[in-house]
Amino acid sequence: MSTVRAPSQADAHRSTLAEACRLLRLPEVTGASQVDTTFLHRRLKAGQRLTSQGEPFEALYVVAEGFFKTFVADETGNQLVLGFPLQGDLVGADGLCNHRHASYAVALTDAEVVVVPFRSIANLGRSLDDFEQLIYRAISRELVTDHALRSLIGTLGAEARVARFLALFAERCGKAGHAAERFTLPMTRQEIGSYLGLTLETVSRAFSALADAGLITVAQREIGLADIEQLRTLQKLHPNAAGRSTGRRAADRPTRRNVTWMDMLGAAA
Amino acid sequence: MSTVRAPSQADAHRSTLAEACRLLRLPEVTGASQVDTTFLHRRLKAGQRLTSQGEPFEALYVVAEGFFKTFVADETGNQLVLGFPLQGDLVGADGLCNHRHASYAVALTDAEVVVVPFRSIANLGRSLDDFEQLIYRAISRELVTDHALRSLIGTLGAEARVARFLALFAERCGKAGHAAERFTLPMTRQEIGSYLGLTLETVSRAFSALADAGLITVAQREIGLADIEQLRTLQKLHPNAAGRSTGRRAADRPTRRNVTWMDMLGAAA
DNA sequence: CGACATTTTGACGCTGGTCAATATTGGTGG
DNA sequence: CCACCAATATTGACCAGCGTCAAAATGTCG
Repeated sequence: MSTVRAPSQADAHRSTLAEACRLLRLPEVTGASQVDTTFLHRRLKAGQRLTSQGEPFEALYVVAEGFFKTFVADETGNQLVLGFPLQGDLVGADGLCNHRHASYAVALTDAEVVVVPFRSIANLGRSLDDFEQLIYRAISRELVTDHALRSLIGTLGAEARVARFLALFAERCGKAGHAAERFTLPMTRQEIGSYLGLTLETVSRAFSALADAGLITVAQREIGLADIEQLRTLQKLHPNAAGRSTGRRAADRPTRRNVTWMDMLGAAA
Repeated sequence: MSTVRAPSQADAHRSTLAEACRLLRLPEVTGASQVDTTFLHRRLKAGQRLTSQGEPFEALYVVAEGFFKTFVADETGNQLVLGFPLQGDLVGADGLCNHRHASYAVALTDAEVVVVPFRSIANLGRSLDDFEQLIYRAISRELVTDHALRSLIGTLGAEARVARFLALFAERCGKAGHAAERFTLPMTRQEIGSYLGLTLETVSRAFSALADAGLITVAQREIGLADIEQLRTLQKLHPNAAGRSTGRRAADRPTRRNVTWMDMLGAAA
């Protein structure tokens, strides 16, 4: 189904560097075949922790199978969800900074990861010219997606956030080799809410509203996406519920929000 | 005033690797003195762009002097502020991912940066054992601060966000060698609002409220911090206006928000 | 001094948070 | 197999925090 097929089940407990690159969907490191290093895999059951905030950093992980959530817990114990890594995503990069993990990573389903030990990172960087590039790009990608999420949260209303979340999640599932328009959410409404800056009730209501609008089907955690493109570009969903058109004029698009950008963009370089 | 003194004004247009490390406040690369590479500086006037979203990635930058804002602009032109880099901060790391910058960086004041060309990064990584570690840590630090900000935005109310923002900004100014309890904001209310997920009016009101509470003094962009610790730990500021203590009981701390964490944290590793 | 950007303050309303009750699922043990 | 319980999800009612619109004050620059 996918060209990016992680070694599965009992047969393979190791990955070559080339396999790791494919998993990450990043260009293969030149000369990767000349190095004999392979990476151990680690299997996790649903609920198991992969990293813990504050614990010493030993390795980076690349998700090969299954779903995770990453989160930070503040002093009062409340947790804030940072992301839902799945196949091909990097986990643990925040530990490079102080050699101590800055977040928790927990498996939401049975899962498997490729373990890239701290030691290997240093060694390979020395022997393989552009191995470091690989790591740079992987971490940098984290930054980019983080910023995209902040943009999403800072700009859109609740329903649009949830819609985008579903579209993005489906897309990522697709890249991982699963069906994109029908899947089972591995996380709770609470976790989605935390991730999107909403409460679980609001997430639930958003699901219902999107279902009423005919954009998705919802049965607990079984989700079906009817119109992915619409979900991705949705800005607002006020037209109350289904067909009932309350003469809502389509011409209310002031969209005059936070605009000053001309001045700064116009500044000479 | 600060041991971390960037070469200033007309005398120095270059920095050694060791100087760059000090600027970043990261442990000095071993053998840094054995390499003769130096990094060019670049001077910018207020309003000038350092990077542009979509432009090819050529170099990383370390801020040596002055203040920046980084932001992304979505399809409609609205901009979302990602951060306010100042002395010692890394700029441009999101360009490593696709060799194309993913955000804009604009100088808010006259400024100066150390230029670390893409080429140098690859070369130094090859010749200097733990140069790559330096870059890893610098980028990883971005991730960590980003996550901290999301936690802040996701958890706190408007006044607390602004309070924390001021405390954090003051702390960073302090590390850069400036006064921490009295400074001039280099950015507008609008930009602060975008950064914190608020409107400019709400930011302005928050400033007024904090001033009424006696925690800060505000005169346009001239800010004075009266009680930094209180600003840093503030959760809510309902007690209407000034000193009038309305018998505020310290025991109202339900803070029973989003708690399930025991289950997951209790999971065996 | 006049045009413009930024900031402050007020009034009002909507989105989404809060509290609460009920339904559905899944797991456990009798 | 069914009773029971905990966790999760759904839905409703209420209301407050913050966004929106508007106007005036202050600062900035030519």
